[in-house]
Amino acid sequence: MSRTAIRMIEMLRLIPREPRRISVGALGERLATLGHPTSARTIQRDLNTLSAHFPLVCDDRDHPYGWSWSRHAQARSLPGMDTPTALTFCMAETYLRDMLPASVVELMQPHFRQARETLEAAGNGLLAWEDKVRILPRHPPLLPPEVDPERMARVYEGLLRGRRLEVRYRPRSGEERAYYLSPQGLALRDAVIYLVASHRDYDDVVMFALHRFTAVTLTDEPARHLAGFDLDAWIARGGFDAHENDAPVGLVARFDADVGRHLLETPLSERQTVREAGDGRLEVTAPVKDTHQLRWWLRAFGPQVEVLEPAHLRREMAEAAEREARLYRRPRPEAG
Amino acid sequence: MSRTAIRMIEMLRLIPREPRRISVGALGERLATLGHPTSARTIQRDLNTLSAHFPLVCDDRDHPYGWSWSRHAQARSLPGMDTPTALTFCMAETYLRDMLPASVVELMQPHFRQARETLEAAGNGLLAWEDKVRILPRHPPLLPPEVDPERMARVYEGLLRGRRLEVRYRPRSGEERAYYLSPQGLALRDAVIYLVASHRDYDDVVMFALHRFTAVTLTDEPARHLAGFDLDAWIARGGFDAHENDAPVGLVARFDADVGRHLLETPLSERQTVREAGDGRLEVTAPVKDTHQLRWWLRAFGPQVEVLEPAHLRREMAEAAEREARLYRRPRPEAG
DNA sequence: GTCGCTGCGACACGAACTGTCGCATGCCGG
DNA sequence: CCGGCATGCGACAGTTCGTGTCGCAGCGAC
Repeated sequence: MSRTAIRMIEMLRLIPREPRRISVGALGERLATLGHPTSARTIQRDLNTLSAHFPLVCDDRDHPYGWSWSRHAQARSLPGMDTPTALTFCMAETYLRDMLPASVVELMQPHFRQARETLEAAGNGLLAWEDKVRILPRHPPLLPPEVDPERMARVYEGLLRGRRLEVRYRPRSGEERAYYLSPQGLALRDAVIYLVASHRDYDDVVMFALHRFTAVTLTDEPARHLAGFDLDAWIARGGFDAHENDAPVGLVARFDADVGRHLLETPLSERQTVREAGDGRLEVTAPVKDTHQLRWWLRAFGPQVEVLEPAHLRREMAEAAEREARLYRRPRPEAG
Repeated sequence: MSRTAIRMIEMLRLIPREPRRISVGALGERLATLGHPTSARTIQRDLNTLSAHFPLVCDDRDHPYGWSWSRHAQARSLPGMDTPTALTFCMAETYLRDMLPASVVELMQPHFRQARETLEAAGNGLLAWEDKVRILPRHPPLLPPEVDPERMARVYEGLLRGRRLEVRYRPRSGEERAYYLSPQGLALRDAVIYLVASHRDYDDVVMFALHRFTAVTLTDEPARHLAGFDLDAWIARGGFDAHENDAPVGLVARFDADVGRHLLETPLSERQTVREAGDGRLEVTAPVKDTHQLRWWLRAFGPQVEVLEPAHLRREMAEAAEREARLYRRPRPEAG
């Protein structure tokens, strides 16, 4: 019963977005495997019917014709999006624009468009949500590097399907070079996406910034599986000079009252405790990982935090402050 | 032609997710306004047909029955999700978990589930994407506060539809109190969501952290529209003690080579220039906004950055460093 | 109880969905 | 240049199945 409607929905999900395309023949095969065997003629008819209701485009420049969703079509999700979800999508978009290259965020664009559409339908058009929502980030917006969407897609495919990649890579300094990579993982830091991969038959693993690839070809060759490789362990060993140290240390630090207060809202850990120190400051105690990020975050408070424990961290912070102060005691260097 | 299939798709989008429900009658009305008038009997039949293919649930505890999508149903988007997009969704989820309260991220969960499903179908199951993607955040993960999803939804509705809210609010310190709020905007900072609103007939605008509402009722009363109110201006005037200053200043700063290098990848501004200073450091010049966040970000580099221009910022940084160094020259206070 | 609403089985009519056939068109190889 | 092959599409006929209507039953409310 109602095979038609279900088949059409399935069909709409099988049709890709515009740069890519699918032929009637291919659709027929995929539908058959999904349990909707039907004749090619019927599929042709269905496509014509659907294109009257959805932004489907048919590229008839060569045979067989290629069907796609319009490049500009927004997503339509089943079930439809409710307004709280739509607002969350819009907030997420704002965040992600600072965190990911534009072409990556672009991939989610059809969903963000759907969210905006939902909001416009919900609110009385005049009061646009855009005037109503603001995000105050902690750091100034850094501009994510530009990543070529085609190449990015091929890198992702290679990683997910376990295929080798033939690439050309231009390091930050030095000559462009060809590599034959077995993808092992993906890592993000500071809006830069890195492919973690091994070259040819070497066992060591290197990282490549996605935006510095100048050519990427996806091969059918299965990628080498490095037996003992573990992305977390690799990062911890310093793959990103991140030197994650999993051992939690007991942080004790005094924050000036005004800045420390936000730690009451967004605690460092579930086991965090805060007490009023005698000197008007807030003393925060929490088990945290002893990482680079911790230092980064603590230093950002400048003189508004004083680390008490652990001793080695207090010493580090003291030295850093001392060196920084010395920096400014010297005469200002001549700007270039 | 093919009215049926289109109507069914429309129907699937009108059915809400499980806590909410829709009756056959209501569906009929909504469908009619969308240009699909049909009899109630047909809708009943359609629902039965669809529930064989989609996770629809029918709550038959009372009449009229209420239809919903299962609480656990993943989203299905038209067109379907391709793997690069799916991977982006998964990365986005990881980011957002640090940025937004759990219950807010929860709203996007059906979409993330769809993304994971897509990835599992794409890769050969064994090599799960979760072992392959890592995100290295700059700051230690702060735990976003818990927000009640119901209250959050009502706050969003009030904001978007311009309705007043009757709320109870428990400030960080002090007594719980009742307010009658006209929502003016939403602001996010540090994983905390703030409603910016005016109370009763007062013209001044106050902020309320979403997670500190203890009760929220959405009324039908239209919200007061504050004539000259502008969220950006309000933030700039110090609504968040953010003191945004729109005037860009010419930042000149020297970064240690290793840390400064990442600015080549993720520049501060499109008009940023970088040159090798004589002393082995990188001198970065860029027009940036003179904000709190800028200071926060610069301080995080500690002694690895020296601000040269503008003069007032150099002075500030110098003073902060000096005060921080003094902090650590004193004997360590006794931890509590 | 009785009225009204709602769900649902049954039924009959007709719309429209489907496979088949045949022709036209375009591409490719000989 | 020509014939074979693949693809798109109009036409047609059979029949499936989608639809409105009707009637009955269960459930609440008054």
